[in-house]
Formats: sequence, C-alpha cells, structure tokens
Amino acid sequence: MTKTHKPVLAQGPALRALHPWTPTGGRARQLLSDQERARLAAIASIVRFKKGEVIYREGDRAEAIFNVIQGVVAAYKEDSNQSRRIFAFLLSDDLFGLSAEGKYANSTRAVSPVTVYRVSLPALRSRLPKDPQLEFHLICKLCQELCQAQRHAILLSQRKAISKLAMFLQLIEQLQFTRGERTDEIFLPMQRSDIGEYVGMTLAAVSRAFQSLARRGIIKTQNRRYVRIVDRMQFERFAGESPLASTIKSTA
Amino acid sequence: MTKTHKPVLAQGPALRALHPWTPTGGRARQLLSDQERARLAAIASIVRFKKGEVIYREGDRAEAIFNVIQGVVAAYKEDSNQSRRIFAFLLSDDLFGLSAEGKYANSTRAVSPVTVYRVSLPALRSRLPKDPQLEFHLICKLCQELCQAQRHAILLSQRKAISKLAMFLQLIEQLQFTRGERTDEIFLPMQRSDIGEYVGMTLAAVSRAFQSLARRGIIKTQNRRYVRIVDRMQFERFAGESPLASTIKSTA
DNA sequence: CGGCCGGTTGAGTACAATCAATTCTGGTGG
DNA sequence: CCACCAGAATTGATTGTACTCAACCGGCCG
Repeated sequence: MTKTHKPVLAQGPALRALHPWTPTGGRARQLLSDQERARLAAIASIVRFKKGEVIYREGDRAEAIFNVIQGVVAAYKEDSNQSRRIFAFLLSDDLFGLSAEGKYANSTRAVSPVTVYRVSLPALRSRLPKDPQLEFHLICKLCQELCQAQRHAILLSQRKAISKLAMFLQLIEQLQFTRGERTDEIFLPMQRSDIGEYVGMTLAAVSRAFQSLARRGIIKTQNRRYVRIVDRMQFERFAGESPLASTIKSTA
Repeated sequence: MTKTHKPVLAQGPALRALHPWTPTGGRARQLLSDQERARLAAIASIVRFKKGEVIYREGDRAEAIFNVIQGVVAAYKEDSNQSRRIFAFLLSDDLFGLSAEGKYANSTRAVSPVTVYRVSLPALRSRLPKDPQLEFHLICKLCQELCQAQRHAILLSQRKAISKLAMFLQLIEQLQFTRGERTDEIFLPMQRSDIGEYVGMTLAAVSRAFQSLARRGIIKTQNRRYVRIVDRMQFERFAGESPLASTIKSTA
C-alpha cells in the first residue's frame, strides 16, 4: 500500500472543499492559490499536538483558528453526564476553531498526532476585509461544513445501530474519495470509542454493529482500522442515501 | 402582549446573528447596514409561499438563495424509508438555500405562510467579490448556523425523549431570547409532527414527552402552541447545557 | 511476564417504535 | 351559529433494540 504523499514542507494554510456552485464530480478542490497560501503563511504559525491532547476547550476565549496540516482532530462537547459527543473529525486542509461571542463553541482534541497552522484571530480579522477572495473561500468551506453537519444529523437520527455504522463508514469512504485517496478500503483513523461518540452509541453497541455487519457478509474488517465493503448492494441498503440502490429493493 | 413590530415595507434582505468575535450578551444583532440592505434589495425579489408548500427540493439546480422575511421554513431531507428529518427551522432574517456542486443540499418547505427574499445566485456571485463587508457578514451567519447544527446534533444524540424535548424547548426559547422577544412563554410555530422530525422521534413519542414533562410539573402547555416553563430547575436538569444547574444534583 | 488499555461478548432492563384506537381542534358549509 | 369533517394529537398495548453493567479477551509496552 502506498503512503499518502504529504508535502514535506508546507506551503501555507490550505482549504479543501467541494465548490458550492460548480460541479466537480464529487472531488474536492484546493481553494487557495499558492499566492494566497503564502500570504496566509505570513500570519500563521505551525503547532503540533500529541495524540489525545486537548487543543482548546469550549468556553475558552477564542484567540485563533486552526487549519489541519496532518493528523486527525475531533471537535466535541462534554455532555452534562460526562459523556462526550463528537461533532466532526477534521482532516488535513480542514478548518476549526468555531467561536460565538468570542468563545470557542466546542472543544477539540487530537485523535492522532497532529500538525496544524494556527492563525490568530486579530491577524485574520485585519486580513479579511482586504481579501475578498479569501472570504469567499471561507464561505465555501463553511458551506461544506454545514453540509457535513447535516449528514451527521441524518446519521444521528437513525434508529438502528447497523444503519448508523453503515452511514458512518459511507461518510468516511466519501471523505477519502473527495480527497482522491484509494476507495477500495476504508481507513478508520480513530478508535471505536471515538466512533461511538460520533454516531451516538456506546462502545459496546459500536462493536456489536461491526460484528453484525461482518456476520452478514457486508463488510470485512482486517485490522480494526481497515474495513472493506464486500456486499455493496446490502451496504447501501443500510446506509440509505444512495438514491439508486436503495429504491430498488426494500425487503428490510 | 405587544405584536412583534415587523416593518411593513421591507428595506431589503436582513441577516441577524450573534457576532462570532464580539460578546453581545446573547442578543443577536442585525448585521447589515441600511445601505447594504438597499443594495441587496436591488438584486432580490419578494416571494410568498403558502403553508406546507415546498420551496425547493434536494438535488434541484441551485439558482438562488433565500432570506426569510416572515414565517417559518423547515429545511429537511427525505430518508430512504420515506421518513423526513428536519435539520433546522428558519425564521425571519435567516438564510437558506445551501447548495453543493450546484445542487441544493436539502429540501425546504413553508411550515407557516412565508414571505422571503429570493436572490439569484448569479447576481449574488457578481456582487460578492465587490463587497467584502457582505462576505464577512455571510461568514458570521454561516458560523452561527454551524453552532446551531452542533446543538442540534447534541439534541439528537440524547437517548431519552424527555431530554430531547427539553433541549428542543430550550433551543426555541433561546431563539426567542436572541431575537429580543418575550421569554416567559415559549411559542411553537410548528406542529408536533414537525417537532418529531426535528428531534428524531415519532409523533407519538413527542406527545408522550410533552405529557411527561407536564405531569412532572416542569412545563405547562396552554394551547399546544404555547408552553410555559414552571420548574426551571428540573427543566435545566433534563435539558443539560446549563453548567450551573446540571452539576448540582443528578438524582436522575 | 504482567498490567493496562482498547475492544468484544453476555444477560437483563429500560425505553421508544409500532400499530391502532380514540379524542381533540380548527376550519367549512349549511 | 352550529354540525360536521379531516387532520392533528393523545393514549394504550406490545415488541424490538440499544443501554447498562460486567466479565472476558488480546495485543502492546514496560
């Protein structure tokens, strides 16, 4: 298996997104030009976080936004009953640091070792009015995040564990696809418990759902981190979404 | 009770949001200046929809975005099993028409009689690069929508019907608060079934949850449309969120 | 080799979905 | 103004599914 080719020297912050108004066949584009990235690099610094490290906490004074270079970040909130809910996994070229009224709207932590650009808000705010291009690209990225939030909502409102998991896998698969990575195999960079926090189930339920999909011959798990979809037809039935496969048969 | 004072002649599209970087005590501000609104009015047209009418469907070619003047709009998707999930209720000064790759990312329908501005995308796209101000305000609005999407996700991941409903009521209450409307009473402009589609429960379950909250003396429903919170303490316990009340006691 | 963390598996329970029967409500026409 | 109707909402009985709690496994690191 080939390694994912990451540029060794980063050229500056990057935003990858589907364009809201232009069809691109499901592939995400790099929104920023080299020049823009270079300009942003001037106001960004590179920071690293160890696996598990908290990057910031909900309610902290929001002083910067972040752009993932490498690794996986989880955005989450602690529920009242000390349970955590993950909203999103942020991958390279993603943005995080959402704030409301000057405070971070959620917490974030490194799910794997992580390298990010950190852009201080004052710097960004002074740059923005001068840079309509950048603003526009931010809008694109935010639209995409909204779309993903909606898919997440759909996922969460599924009742059956199998459907939730199938949709989750489908989500990750599409993420890999839009990034131009291989799609014959799904790579899960997070642990089962993280998946549970994302799909709104207990660790135990996630495990059972994996087993259930595997027993039915729908997926095959090699490594706990690598999943292969064996029976695409059935898979789509549980994951819904695909208007093609799901309407053909619904024998439940 | 004073009527909400709506301008009889609209001065043009309007965006109301919490500012991401400035504390405003939970009150939303009108982001656009009169001048900006007037300029937008030049490229906007006013459209009305009857209660229940579909405004656009997921997958339609995205040709415009919309700005609510009056009434309530629901953004939703049809699930594979012909069940609908509502992502958001859009009120006056809200924006909708989210698209990806040139197609609407979800469907929308009027939950009540609705009046909206319609701004064609080409017009908007030609205006945007010339108007960094406007772009910035769009960013603000999108950030707020993301925050709301996250709260929705938290709501959906609650397991107990009572908690879901309590969080929903809290959400609506805060919406009213940020809009500067009265808060001693919660007004629900949508039907029970819409609430069900938003919180991810069946109509029956929503009804039971209302009864359950009422029986415990936590809320009081006058009209099916008006709810009053009687026992704030208990209410917050179920709704979570408020870090103060919820940590004091958890006798469940 | 032992301990620990992440993950799997098992038994019992709680809760919402389902299906279905009523009741309530608001709107319409006589 | 009232009677009626249809859609909305409530309620009831049953069932399915995921949670809880808890025991157990397996790999990794010291």
